[in-house]
Amino acid sequence: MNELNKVFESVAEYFGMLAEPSRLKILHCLCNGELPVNEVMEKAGLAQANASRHLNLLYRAGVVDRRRDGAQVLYRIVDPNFADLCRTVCVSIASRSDVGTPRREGLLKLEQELGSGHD
Amino acid sequence: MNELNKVFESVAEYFGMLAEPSRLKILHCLCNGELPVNEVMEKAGLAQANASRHLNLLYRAGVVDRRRDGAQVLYRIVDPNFADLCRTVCVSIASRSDVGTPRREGLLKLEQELGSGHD
DNA sequence: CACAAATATTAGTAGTTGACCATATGCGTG
DNA sequence: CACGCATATGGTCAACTACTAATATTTGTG
Repeated sequence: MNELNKVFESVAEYFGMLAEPSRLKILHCLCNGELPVNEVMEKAGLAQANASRHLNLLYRAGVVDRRRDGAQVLYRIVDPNFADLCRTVCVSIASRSDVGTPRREGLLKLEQELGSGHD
Repeated sequence: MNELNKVFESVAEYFGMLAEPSRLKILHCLCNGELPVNEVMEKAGLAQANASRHLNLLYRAGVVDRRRDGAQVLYRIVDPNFADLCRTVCVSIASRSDVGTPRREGLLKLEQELGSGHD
């Protein structure tokens, strides 16, 4: 029965991995296909060390995979549920009454991108 | 365009709300219907202050609603997406190869409960 | 092998957050 | 209004984590 606690911890850990704007930006960048670290840095506006650390975390969590290509390393999303989760959350937040119009539009736009953007 | 950052922050904040075993336990308790704080404390194994704080957080986030009934306050889930999100994550984690069998069974059992347990 | 580019890692720091204890507030009862 | 039960809140501490700068590692090139 203590196993149930472990289950909740696992689920919480997974959500925690997505509870970081930087990592969401990274995953958003990768929705259109695999990218090397330097492009992720640039597109997501992250310092090199941060991008590397976040990507490593996502890799260990099984959300992304990576492969070497010469001097650079290409990352890509492998968790098929990521986009679904984000779209659900976008809609959920957008439906709240205390959300301003520009934010709502941004959320729904992101939802659209995630719906068609990956594979 | 800076609005996109705000969007990611909103989504990250939402995921962060679910990135806590105690809150997942609470929500799991509430899946079968509304409960007063003292029952949530008992079922989730939380101290009174913690239960109250977490419930308040979930309330402000719009995931649960509450109503007074005499001296006690009854909480209930109102975000229709919560169960979906958790089920998706359960399946996602359970499909990983590095997850032990008991954990996997716990995850899939939780997924079942969430699928039929509310409403 | 020396060098440069790309990525990973380490150490230090600041900010965040959850748990705990004590206390305050709200509500029903007498 | 005094009291007890249920819930909320304030203060403090410890644990965690993201960020930065510096350094290490890997790879390609000459």
